[in-house]
Amino acid sequence: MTPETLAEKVLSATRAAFAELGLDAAALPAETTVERPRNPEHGDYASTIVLQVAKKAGTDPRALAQRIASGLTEVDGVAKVDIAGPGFLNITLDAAAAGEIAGRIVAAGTAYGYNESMKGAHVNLEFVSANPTGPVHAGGTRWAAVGDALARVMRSSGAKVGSEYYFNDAGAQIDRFANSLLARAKGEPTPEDGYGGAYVDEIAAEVLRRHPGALDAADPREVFRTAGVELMFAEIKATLADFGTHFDVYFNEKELHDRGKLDDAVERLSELGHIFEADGAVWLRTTAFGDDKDRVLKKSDGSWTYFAADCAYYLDKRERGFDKLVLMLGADHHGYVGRMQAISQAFGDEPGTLEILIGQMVNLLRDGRPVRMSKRAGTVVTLNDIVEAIGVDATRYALTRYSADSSIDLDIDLWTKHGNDNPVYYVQYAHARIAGVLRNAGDLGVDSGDAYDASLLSHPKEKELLKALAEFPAVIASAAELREPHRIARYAEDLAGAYHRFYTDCRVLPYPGESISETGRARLWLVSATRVVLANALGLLGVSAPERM
RNA sequence: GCGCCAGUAGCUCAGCUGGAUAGAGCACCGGACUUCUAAUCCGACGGUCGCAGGUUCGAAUCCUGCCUGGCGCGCCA
Repeated sequence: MTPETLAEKVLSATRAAFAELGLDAAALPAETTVERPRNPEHGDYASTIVLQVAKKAGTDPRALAQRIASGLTEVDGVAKVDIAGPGFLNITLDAAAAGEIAGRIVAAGTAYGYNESMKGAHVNLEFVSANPTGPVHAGGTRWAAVGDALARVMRSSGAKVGSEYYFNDAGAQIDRFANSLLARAKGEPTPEDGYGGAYVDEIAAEVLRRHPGALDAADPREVFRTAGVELMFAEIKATLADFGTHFDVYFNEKELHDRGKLDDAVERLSELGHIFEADGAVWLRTTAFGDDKDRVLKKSDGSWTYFAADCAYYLDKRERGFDKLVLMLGADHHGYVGRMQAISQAFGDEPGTLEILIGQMVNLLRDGRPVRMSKRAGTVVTLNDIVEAIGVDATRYALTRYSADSSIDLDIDLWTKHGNDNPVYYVQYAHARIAGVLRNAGDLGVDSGDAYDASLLSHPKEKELLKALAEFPAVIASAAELREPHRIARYAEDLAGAYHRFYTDCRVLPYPGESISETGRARLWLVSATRVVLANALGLLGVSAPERM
């Protein structure tokens, strides 16, 4: 029996109790959940439904609880229902009912955890979107890990997800980048407002290698702009690919300009009555939608602002059929929330159509001291730097195990340690241990068979492990709904702990000279199920599940 | 000044869509390997959940005010 099924039983038993007691069913919620209590004395699962509805229905909680409990006791698979405190329902399952989940998990394999909590949603997920004027830095790395994980989590919840990287290949930053490349190629110092990292020299040299006559071209700056951006972007894409982050679409801002999408968007906004002209510029009245101040779309010199492209891009996403747009920004860009939401509303979309997730800053510590991050200063810490220092798995895990609302002090020394200071090892080790057991089972010629006796999985550590396994689909659903992939990492740690504790107390394989017992066979199923879930959880985070460590 | 985020054990952080005695890892102390990986497990220690009010049967969780720290408030991108 899964927690979801049990929750439905609780609700229907409550409904029946209401009918018997002649209470108003309007007080009942549409759905309910059961919790996994920390204290084993509180049963396998606990429901607080009585506490939630008794007052609303104007009835005595204990009496209501009594009715629900007697109804629940009738349910196949429920061994016992206790009433505790002000009306908690503490439910204990039959070992067989709890244990059958292992077989289901093994049968489902990589599909276990999939749920349909977001079925029907068509979500555009935009993240990283770093300008191609330099390598992906630490902040972008956070989103490369978290955004990618969120995309997987949402897909595992039934959503149709398009992940997208917005490539700002137009505008003043690119001009500065081109100027910097040109200056360095000529052996001149970096311009005042230019980019100064060592990578600029490398790119400039590579442009010269590919276009030997670049400096003598009719418009050298244009050659460096085009070739430089191309090289930079290729490097970014390769870096992200090595990092395991995939984007369905790399969207070029330039394309919006070339296709006249900015004009289209402004015209549309104008028709909707949200455009005005002042001081020789064209404005969007974002204050009508809660923004601090109105925003310029077209400057008095006739050029577009970045914001105008944002409007066009927003409209383009909507026209491509996405009904939910999620945008992941760094905390240093949170000032954009008001104007971005104004775009959404100006186009007439419902609040909530555009969802902006703000991720707090990532600080890098080396030797206990902050490492400066600045593309321009050239002391930039890049995605590649971090990966080189601590590896892809540790980087992805370190960045996804914390809430995006919290800033991260990423201590390179700590995450470099290959010891148990490092949470990713705790989880991976559990998987490697399982792989070892299953390898040994194969070597011993032990077969788990086609079926097992689930009622034999009655040891407390087995029951804890089963409950943890059963939780996985709900964890994915909540991570998707709340846009919080860190829940997957925390869950994986919880599950790994349950396995380690099980492993300490429960022998799986037969001792030398003995043949496998029925309990051993059942445990083999449990172990296989755990491996599936650990692998699936790590997979959602883009972290490998090693066979050996 | 205004806005966003954070403040929970010595440290790093979960928990926050209100529920039972507030959890984990690390650190420190004490235990467990001649049999499936000790990168593990068990125990001990450790908290006025920033402060003050409020809402309620019940608040770390919701509301208000305040304090501290981070980030942001351009016809920059």
